Amino acid sequence: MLLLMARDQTRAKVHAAALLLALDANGAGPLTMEGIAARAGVSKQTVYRSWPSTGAVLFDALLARSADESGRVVVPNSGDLSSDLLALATGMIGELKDPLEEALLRALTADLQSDAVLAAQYRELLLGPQLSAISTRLSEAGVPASGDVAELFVGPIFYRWLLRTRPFDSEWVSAHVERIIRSIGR
Amino acid sequence: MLLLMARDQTRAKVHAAALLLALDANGAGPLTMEGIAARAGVSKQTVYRSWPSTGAVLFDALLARSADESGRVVVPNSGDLSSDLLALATGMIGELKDPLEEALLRALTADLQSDAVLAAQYRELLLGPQLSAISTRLSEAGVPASGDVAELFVGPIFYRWLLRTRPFDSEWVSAHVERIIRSIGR
DNA sequence: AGCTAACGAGACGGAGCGTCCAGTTTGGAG
DNA sequence: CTCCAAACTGGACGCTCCGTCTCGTTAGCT
Repeated sequence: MLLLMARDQTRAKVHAAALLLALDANGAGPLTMEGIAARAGVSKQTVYRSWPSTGAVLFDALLARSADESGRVVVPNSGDLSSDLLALATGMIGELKDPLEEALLRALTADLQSDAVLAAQYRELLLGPQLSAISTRLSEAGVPASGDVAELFVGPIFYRWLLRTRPFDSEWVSAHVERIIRSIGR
Repeated sequence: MLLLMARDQTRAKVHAAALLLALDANGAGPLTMEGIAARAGVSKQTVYRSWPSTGAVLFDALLARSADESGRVVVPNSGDLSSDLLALATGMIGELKDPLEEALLRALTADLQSDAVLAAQYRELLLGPQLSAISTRLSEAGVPASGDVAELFVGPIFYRWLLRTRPFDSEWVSAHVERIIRSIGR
């Protein structure tokens, strides 16, 4: 994936088309390569030249977006763990609530379920860094088993988002952070 | 879904076919209605008569299985919350590790991502009861915000399983339960 | 100006979709 | 036992999307 021969403009067009399609296909039908090509005003061949599947397009689009805005996973470090976790959770949830980001992630998640290779890349390039950034922050605060605590922190957020059990609100977020803090025995 | 006209034998054959296909297609290609029909030795028409999609077949198969074995979500209640949660988590993880159950759930999860109706049914008929059973057990033990704590308990297990970040082992399970207990401020 | 990569247009065989039909089996009620 | 209705078979249908191929055109770089 991610052949660099693709003209930047073409790549951007394909990314945008995939995002828009994911946005208004939300929860309905799945993305198709032909649909992406048509929406991007681009030959099917051009899409296949650079990406093997719709999931790969989405993944690449996601990488391009995060590289644009920040580049790296940033976990706040003010010295106060509690307020840092609150800021982190609020930020994550804010991203998940952004319609475009949400559509992108849901469409990508759908593709991950039937593409083991893509799932592995997703873990290595996105999930892993995110988890280990949180884990590092926790570790610096002297939290034991910081990797597990990072999952305890992220897991329920992911669970709520993916399964849509209930919407996020600010009371829940702060209560969640309080539970995390208590769980580490402070 | 779940038209009762279907002959029991036919229904069983289709369920079995879907399970077997999910089992050895694991992570590779997606299930197809034609594949299920062929594997079940049944006309395509027969499958479409009773289920509108592969996800519906899987969901129905899952319901049939859980109705066979237990019927209801059972959360142990020995009076000792900690050991009950440990038993519960161990049981859940045991199910997730069973190859057939795992293949079924993963295939179903894949379909849920692009079928909003099915996802809603899944939440109402399976996730909801599971969460509220745990929540009730917690509530009886005097835990406040028991619904949120139930998600704190289930979320990381789901996260680990779905994203395959790391395998489950017994040390992690007991540490997880300990963190949950501490998080409720006991 | 000219070379080369990237691209556009469109065709291809194949798989799966979802629906239709006409004929056969099967189970139960009378 | 008979017979009727429901369930099932087998196959065909037009369609969308897949993934690959070819050929001719465009666009960037030197």
